[in-house]
Amino acid sequence: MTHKKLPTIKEIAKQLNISVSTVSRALHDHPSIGLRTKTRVQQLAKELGYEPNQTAIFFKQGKTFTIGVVLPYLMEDFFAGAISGIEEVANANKYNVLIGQSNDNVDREKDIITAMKNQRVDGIICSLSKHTKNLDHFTALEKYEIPVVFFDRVPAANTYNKVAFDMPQGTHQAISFLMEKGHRRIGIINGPKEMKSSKERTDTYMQVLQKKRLKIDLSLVAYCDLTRNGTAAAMETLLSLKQPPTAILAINDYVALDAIQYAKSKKLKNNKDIFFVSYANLPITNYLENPPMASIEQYPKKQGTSAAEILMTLMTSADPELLAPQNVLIEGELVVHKR
Amino acid sequence: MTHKKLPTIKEIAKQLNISVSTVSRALHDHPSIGLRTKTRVQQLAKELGYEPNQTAIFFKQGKTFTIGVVLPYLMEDFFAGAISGIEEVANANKYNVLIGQSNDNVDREKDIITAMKNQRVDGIICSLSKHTKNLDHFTALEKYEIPVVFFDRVPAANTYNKVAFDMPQGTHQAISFLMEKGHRRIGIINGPKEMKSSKERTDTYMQVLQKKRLKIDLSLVAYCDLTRNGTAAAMETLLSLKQPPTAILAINDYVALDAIQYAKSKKLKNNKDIFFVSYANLPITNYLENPPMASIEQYPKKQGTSAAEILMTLMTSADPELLAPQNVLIEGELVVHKR
DNA sequence: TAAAACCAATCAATCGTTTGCGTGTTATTT
DNA sequence: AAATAACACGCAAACGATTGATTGGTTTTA
Repeated sequence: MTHKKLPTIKEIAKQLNISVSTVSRALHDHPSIGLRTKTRVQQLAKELGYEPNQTAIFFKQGKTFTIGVVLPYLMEDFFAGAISGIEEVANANKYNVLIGQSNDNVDREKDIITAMKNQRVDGIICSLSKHTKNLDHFTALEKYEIPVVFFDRVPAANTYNKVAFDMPQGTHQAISFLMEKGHRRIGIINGPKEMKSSKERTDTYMQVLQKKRLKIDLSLVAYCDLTRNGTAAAMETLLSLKQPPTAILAINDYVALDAIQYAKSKKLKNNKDIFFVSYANLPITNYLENPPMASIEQYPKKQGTSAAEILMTLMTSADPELLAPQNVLIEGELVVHKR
Repeated sequence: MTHKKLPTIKEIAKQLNISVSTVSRALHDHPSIGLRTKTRVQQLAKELGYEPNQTAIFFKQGKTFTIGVVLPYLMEDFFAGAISGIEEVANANKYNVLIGQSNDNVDREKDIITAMKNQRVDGIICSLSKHTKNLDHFTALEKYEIPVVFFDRVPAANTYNKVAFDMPQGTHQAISFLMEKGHRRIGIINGPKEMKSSKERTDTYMQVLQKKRLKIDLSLVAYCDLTRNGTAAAMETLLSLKQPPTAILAINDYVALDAIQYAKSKKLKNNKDIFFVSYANLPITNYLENPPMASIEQYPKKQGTSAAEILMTLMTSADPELLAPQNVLIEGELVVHKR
């Protein structure tokens, strides 16, 4: 036995012996419908438990009130925070949120984008997969007039709307902080070389040193794949220099923690023999005996809300093509861990 | 200037001077279409960059290949893990994932469920808001034949499909572990009293003690609101007992850490004067100098995949009503923190 | 060689809702 | 009292795709 048919606008029309257009207008409180029919319709609708079929409306209107969010990993703290912010903004604007995780796989990213396009999402927020170089799958969205806002992992070109952490500002703070503490040989544990942020970090590092008239030693800049072993390898490289660094700037708290453990295994005391500053400012660092000396808060949720807000304006604008691409930088904040 | 119209099946039909039905069937490789027209159609489709309009298909078919996921907080580690698992299963089955966070607000939860219903999601996975008592908004889904699977925060009645942590099993492990270590006065820091899991934890606690012929002292069971201050208050209660506990079972790692800090402020050394076991097994505990002695892994991702898999069978089953409600318990694993 | 079978394609309905335009009835104006 | 305006509603197309029923033409079978 299949279930009873769901109430539709047609059904209401039939029962009241009026046309569907009248019902539709009555439900929308259209001025050209008389008060008596209006109330009759609305009452019957309530009685039947009528609810509009959104799939029909989406189809008819060519608008879905849905935004797609594509990012590498839903589980990572940063992205989880961002998506939470996105959802909040979307919700406040009566939009739905469709998610997809690329797992840093370009093909998967393409598939997700294509699916979202065919589903006619009204806009997309994306943090690129680690290895995405070719952006064709995004330009394909133009034909469908689907605006895109990138965040965190953003493309280099300035033709895109994007929200990202202000790496120069944050890094400047971090390096300055360490220099004020007297450090002159500061090492870096970067992410993979391909990551845009790695380059930005290095560049800022060099700029600051230059400004302070210090000589730059690129052997102090190490790269790692963010794994525990990769971090250990990077640390080994740095510590075995003829002049090892007295402080290290690490790409994130996790890497810093691995590095601190490595240092400890080499009998180096954290915040004594060697100092760390990192990015992320995970809440958990407050519980650590041996946290990095400071960490740079990157406000993931704020990045999410910011991206979502930009997307909202794009989606409601008459001609998003005409708007100049936004390029928002979210400033970090250096949080010094008291102990 | 508005953009050029998107290619549709109609357009292809017109250009090839054939009917839309032929085009549709050709694109689906229907046997009753001749090879020559089939290839003509497929080639033109490719040329025009035709992609089917999913909103039309969703509408026509009454199926959206979308599952809705409703949970309290997207940002919490547990839920972020669960949603990642859900997305993976959904993706493997070519389903989309629509998310909503209730912020533990019942009204918001209702709104989300209603919106998802009107959007005709094919199924829903939900972790209830903290205070949801009335489940009417879910029974409303039956009329639409939308199956629901609850996870983690599940309703008590066994008429629902649900996936949850096996609290008795996990708690049994934890208490036994502590007793093997010689503890006889074991305290508990529970969550709010209304939470089903709090009661389960207490019940199991009592059962284990009973089996061991130990007398039960309910003053050893404290409740807290999961905040730092709430935890401190609970700790104060427990520690000021005439006979304070020698070990404490805390609802999760965060509470345990707050409790450990409180203990420390009272000059009690963790893992010496007092011992903790908690739930969650956050990866970060590996970096702590003073972690809980052990933590119970709850496999959030596994809970997500399990819930999603059940939902898949429900959605593809001819008559989900007939299937007996599934009640899956995910077993925890006690992870002892070496140090 | 007529009947049956098959092939390739078309017709037309349908999903639920929105919306521009037309129309008949009543109320207002001069 | 005739012309005009205002009101309340219906008609029908449209959105893009799917699908059961049907048709005309060719081939096979008896």
